[in-house]
Amino acid sequence: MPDRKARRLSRERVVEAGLDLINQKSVDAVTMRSLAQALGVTPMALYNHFGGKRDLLRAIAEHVIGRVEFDAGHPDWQGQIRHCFRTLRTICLEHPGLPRLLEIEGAAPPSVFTPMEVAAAALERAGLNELDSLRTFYVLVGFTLSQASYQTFRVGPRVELAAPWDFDASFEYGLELIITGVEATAARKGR
Amino acid sequence: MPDRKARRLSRERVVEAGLDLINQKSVDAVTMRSLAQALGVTPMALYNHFGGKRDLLRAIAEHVIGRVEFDAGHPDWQGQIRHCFRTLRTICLEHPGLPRLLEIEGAAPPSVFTPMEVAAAALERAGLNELDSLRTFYVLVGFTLSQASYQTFRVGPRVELAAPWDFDASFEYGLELIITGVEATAARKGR
DNA sequence: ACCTGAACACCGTTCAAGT
DNA sequence: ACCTGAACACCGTTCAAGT
Repeated sequence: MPDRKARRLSRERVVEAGLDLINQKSVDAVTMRSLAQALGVTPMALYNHFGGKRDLLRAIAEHVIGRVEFDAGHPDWQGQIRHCFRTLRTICLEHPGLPRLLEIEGAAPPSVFTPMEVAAAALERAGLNELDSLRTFYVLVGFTLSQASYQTFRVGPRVELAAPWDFDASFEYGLELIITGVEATAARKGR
Repeated sequence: MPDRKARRLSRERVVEAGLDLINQKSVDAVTMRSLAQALGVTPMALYNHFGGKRDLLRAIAEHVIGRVEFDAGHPDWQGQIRHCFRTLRTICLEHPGLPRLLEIEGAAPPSVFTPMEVAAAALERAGLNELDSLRTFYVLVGFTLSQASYQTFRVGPRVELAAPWDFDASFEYGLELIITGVEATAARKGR
């Protein structure tokens, strides 16, 4: 039973209703019509606050990312990187379909690049130049989002394993693998 | 001007028409209706050969992946890994939207896991156990698909750089970073 | 076995009209 | 400035009918 009180519409209210829909169903469940119904309003009313569905989805993505603190002020760059991408993964798992929102729909723009600044700064502390830091950021963000997608859609390997696939352990392994790669790359350059 | 000859329909003909549509427009352009029109047939005719759109998209993905040789018989595992994921990236760039097909739609199933076997074998040669090889495979495949997606949608960093973003160099850098990470991880375990 | 035609229950979005 | 109602041009899919 959504709140149908015909209060005034606002970007904020629409975004929150959209987020509820994503959390309880999926990102595909967010249609202009279903969203309007949840708000007790006509689909066309949404167009007074958003340019279109693209704009709306982008606003939802920004809302989610904007609420999070990616910078934990860790003294070592490895800790900073771990915190940053564990956090990104966590919010992706909380909101199924968010990776798709961030990766594809063109909804990504400014928001995904909040973690970029903190991650890039940490990587430069590791000894990478600006360009290589950005490249490494893309490795990390692509890895994190795809792992979250696989987990959401329960895509595990098609081979028979002794134990069920452990998505948490798989993520941590990959994260350490990349960090190790950065360390080795930086050491190689440094000498 | 598509070939409208009312030849007999077949899975093969439908898949190839679908692939043409992906290549010339995008994966969103593949609708049951547009595909039927391109084949000079009624949308419902497709349902005699496919269970539904999901099944159809999956068949297209399998067709693309199945035609490719991921195993180049390189003597060293690094060369094998490079070949495998450069190849995966190449076919993703040739068919815009293929990453989305492979990552999300549930179209992925058996086909994406052809490169898995050859990559996992190479990684075990590098000194990883079976579980860690699979985990590393997921790092590589997530990285490769996301990089191809970013390139297709021209998502580069939002900061001002001296030169335009070089997607090829960025991919190669990430690939070497991960390989370096594998080497360091294996060396650490080995001792 | 294979294909058609009409219909159903959806989409995002435009446009003219109301207040 | 904000919202409604009707309409347009799309979707995937079901179902009954043809051959």
